[in-house]
Amino acid sequence: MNEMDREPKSYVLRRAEENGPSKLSLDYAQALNAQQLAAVTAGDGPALVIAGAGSGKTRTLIYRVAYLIDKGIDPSSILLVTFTRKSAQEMLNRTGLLIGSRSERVFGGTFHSVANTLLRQYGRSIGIQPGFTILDRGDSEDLISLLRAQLGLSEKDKRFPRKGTIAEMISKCVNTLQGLDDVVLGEFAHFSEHLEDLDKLWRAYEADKRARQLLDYDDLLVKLRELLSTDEAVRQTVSHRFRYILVDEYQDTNRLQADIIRKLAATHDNVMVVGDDSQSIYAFRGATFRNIMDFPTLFPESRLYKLEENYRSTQPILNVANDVIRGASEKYTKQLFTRKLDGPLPALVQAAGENAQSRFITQKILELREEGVPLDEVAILFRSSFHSFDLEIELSRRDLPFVKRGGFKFIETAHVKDLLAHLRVIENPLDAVSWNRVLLMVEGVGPKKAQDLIASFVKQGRPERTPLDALREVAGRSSRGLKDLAKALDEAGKLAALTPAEQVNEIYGYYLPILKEHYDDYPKRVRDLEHLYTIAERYQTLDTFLADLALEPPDQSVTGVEALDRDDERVVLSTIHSAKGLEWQCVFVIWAVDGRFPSAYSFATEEELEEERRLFYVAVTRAKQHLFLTYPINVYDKTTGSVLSKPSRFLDDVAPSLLETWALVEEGGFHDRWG
DNA sequence: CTTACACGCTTTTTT
DNA sequence: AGCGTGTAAG
Repeated sequence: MNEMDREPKSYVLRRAEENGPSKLSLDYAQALNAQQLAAVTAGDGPALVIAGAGSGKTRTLIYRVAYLIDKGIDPSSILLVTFTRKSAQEMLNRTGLLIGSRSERVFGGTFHSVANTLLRQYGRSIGIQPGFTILDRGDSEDLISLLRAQLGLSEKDKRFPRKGTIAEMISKCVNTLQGLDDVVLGEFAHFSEHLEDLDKLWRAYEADKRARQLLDYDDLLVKLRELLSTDEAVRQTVSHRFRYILVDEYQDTNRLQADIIRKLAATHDNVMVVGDDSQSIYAFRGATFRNIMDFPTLFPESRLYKLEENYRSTQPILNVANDVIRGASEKYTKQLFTRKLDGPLPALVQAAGENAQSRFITQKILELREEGVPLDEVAILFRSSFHSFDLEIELSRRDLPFVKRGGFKFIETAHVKDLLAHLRVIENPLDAVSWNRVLLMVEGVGPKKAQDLIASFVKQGRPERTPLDALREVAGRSSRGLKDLAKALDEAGKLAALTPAEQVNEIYGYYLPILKEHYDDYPKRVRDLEHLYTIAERYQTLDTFLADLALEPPDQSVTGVEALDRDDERVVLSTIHSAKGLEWQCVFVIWAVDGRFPSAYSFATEEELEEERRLFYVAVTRAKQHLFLTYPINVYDKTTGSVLSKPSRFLDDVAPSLLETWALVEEGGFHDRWG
């Protein structure tokens, strides 16, 4: 048959009108189920949407934004707060497909990125300059470490907590609005003898950040809340600017964030929050599903909407999920159901060891590919990043392309941080952490000289002299290292003349010899820096480049990026936390063994165990069609000194008939090979 | 003072 | 494996 004989398929190009038509342009009742429709077309005022896993939560949010715009609401007065900025972008793109280019003017981002924007714009009244620097976790740890040395707290008599632990304690205090004594005595009792010193250190940390215009992640939230609390005018302005506020993943917000929302909505109460109390998995950083439970108290007029139809998973998968979550103590009752009644029974697979588990997964993925399941529809999920190490080796051996989500980030690698530190002292010459890093790289400069130099940079009395001027003076009478540094910073520091990419390039030229000197594997690292250059090319100004990098770090190092170029179809390896909101046809949950999942660290308290349970629930509900739960046995665990062999305790709650149990048998009958 | 290296200790999840 | 600390040589 000739193609030309057929009627051409018609494809409607929508007009991108600035002023919407008076009647609604979309058929909402057609596109949504009754529960979704009710939420989407809700009137003004506070609304709580409880959205079960796979119930079209994102779709509902997208249609809600479209609906508001459709009704004639100015898109720029809509604020969409999401968990990652990628998901905000994705939602707004999809909204654009529904409603046209008007959606581009919706303001979307994470709490942190919204805070970043608002603080740069309005922060002056609480002493925050627009050029402030954002400290990522590593940076704040470095600063803490520096201050600890300055305060002489690293004396060896008794074990003092390490920098990461200290940062964790402080962050916990801030995010849960608790005092240091409560947190230390409650969760770090073994360090209680250092309480006074820790308190001193915390105060020094706060003072130093204030003096140098540094804000860590928590500060972004704290300061925004402070701004909205203390500056009546700003609160009015901002609240009027965002007349409609939508918050995704509300179960993973903390009390600070809830408070910010309360204040942002001060003049109108037009807040719609969406979430699922059963999927709250960020308590370790201060999130509390209480926010969802308490929303009706915070906003007494609020109405409740529930989305209960699951569009993602088959009934057999949902059955397992329901049994797992049934044991949870406190929750909004919701009855998830699906119309996909048939599907394979989820499998519970016992493997004789870690490597047997890896080989099973590899083999099964190859089989699934034969059956027509594309590689990018397969995900392997795990509790902790290191759980996939053995599997990664096995996948590489069998030439199966994969990408890993979660765990270490591109931006956290030493060489990337090194290069960025130079740009940061250009952007914020008061940033002592970055100065320290930059100076330590110079030949002949150690911790002592670096500290002396930094101290001399900020000497009182000559405010007109910048740190860079000071460096130049010192460099004049120093050996080559500091001279080269001063020259490089001078060149790269011509903000007006250079783009961020050119600045990266300038510093790169200076840094390359240092990189080669320090790392034997420098060719790999050089490629990372080239990647950084291509990222920088997307930016007009240095401050936005640096802020974005801190707020939304690219999660792939060069290995991942190359895989992306070579082949689109890749298996996804991900921590469960990073798998939030995503779905795949086939999901493997590995290390479903008691002691790893739930992690032995969480055995201590009921709350932590409950969170692990919800995490398990999140993992299971990512699957559309196939679900494999695998657990290795006879694994010696160093931390607990015990042998892991028992399947995850959460599976005890699952009726045996809901799972198919598999035993792996070695070809040729060598059962005990990995025992 | 800086640098290099050796040793013991602890190891989740992330904006 | 990576961090903090201790030691010893330049």
